[in-house]
Amino acid sequence: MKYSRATNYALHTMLYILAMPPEKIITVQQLAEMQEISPTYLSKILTKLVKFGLIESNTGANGGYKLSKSKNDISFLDVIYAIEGTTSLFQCGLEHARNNCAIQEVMMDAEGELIKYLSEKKLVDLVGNVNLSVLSSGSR
Amino acid sequence: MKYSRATNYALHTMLYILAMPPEKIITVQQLAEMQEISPTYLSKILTKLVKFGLIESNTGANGGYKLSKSKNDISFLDVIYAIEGTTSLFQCGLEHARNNCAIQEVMMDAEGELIKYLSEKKLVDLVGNVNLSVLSSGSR
DNA sequence: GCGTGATTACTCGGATACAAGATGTCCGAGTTTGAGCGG
DNA sequence: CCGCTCAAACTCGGACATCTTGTATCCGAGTAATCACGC
Repeated sequence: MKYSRATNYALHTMLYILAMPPEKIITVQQLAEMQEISPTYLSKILTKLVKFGLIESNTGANGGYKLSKSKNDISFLDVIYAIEGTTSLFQCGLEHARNNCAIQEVMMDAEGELIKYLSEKKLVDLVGNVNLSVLSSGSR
Repeated sequence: MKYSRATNYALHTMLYILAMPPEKIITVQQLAEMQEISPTYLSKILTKLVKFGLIESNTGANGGYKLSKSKNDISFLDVIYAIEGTTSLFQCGLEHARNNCAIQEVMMDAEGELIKYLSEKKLVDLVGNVNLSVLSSGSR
């Protein structure tokens, strides 16, 4: 039970994208460079974010990624769901004679607390902390 | 990011033990039979619960497991920590120049919400739902 | 200068490789109880 | 009836086997912009 490294990459990536001027397009290479991770792997993660509608992609030369329009209040939960999936953290697969599993219910409620908090936390609130200095040297 | 099946087994097992008369000793075989899982694997799980001080074990003939004395207000969190470990769900391993990772802080707070809820939920409150009919046929 | 084709710089997707963790199984060792047996 | 031995019923721990998932790489395909070239 741990959040995957991919989720961490995704959160940081979204934060970088949010910190940039809107409509500005950035490539996988640049995003990977800032986090010092593999571009090819980050590409897979970005694809998930696109599928979930958090960012948009432009193919071809001068292509890259930018924030999806109509999506500037992205929550932590949005990103986590995009990467980890939306299935619940706990499910009792055991046979329970008549009624539902009481343990399952408690765990669902606990997850509800987590979800509530994460859905209220918006990534944009952290933009002030972002350091984009790696980009300025790039000059495109 | 999911709770392991072992955690589910552990929670159910603890509930069974709590539902029984205090000081009553029950074996791995019986506990495994109730959940229709492998006794040898459940044994590993029970060992973790013992190490964490939630239950006690008696070796030898007529041995088995029983609730640890001075431990009747066991929370969900106790069991989860015993099985999954106590390390936090999220840790940002990336290099952050000056300050700590803001994302990490949010995630820690979110986990705090989860922990708070799970530590307040006591297993004993669910004892009413437990069905011990499988045991009665055993007759020891 | 203007269209056309080739090159370049990107994303996208599938296939693959590798590592780690979860899930089980197997077996041998230790421990306690109780039954059986001999005196 | 007493004490000894031995078998049975347990837990405990390590060593495996297997499966799934996460992490990462590689390559070929598609796409859009730009460059080069011929007219």
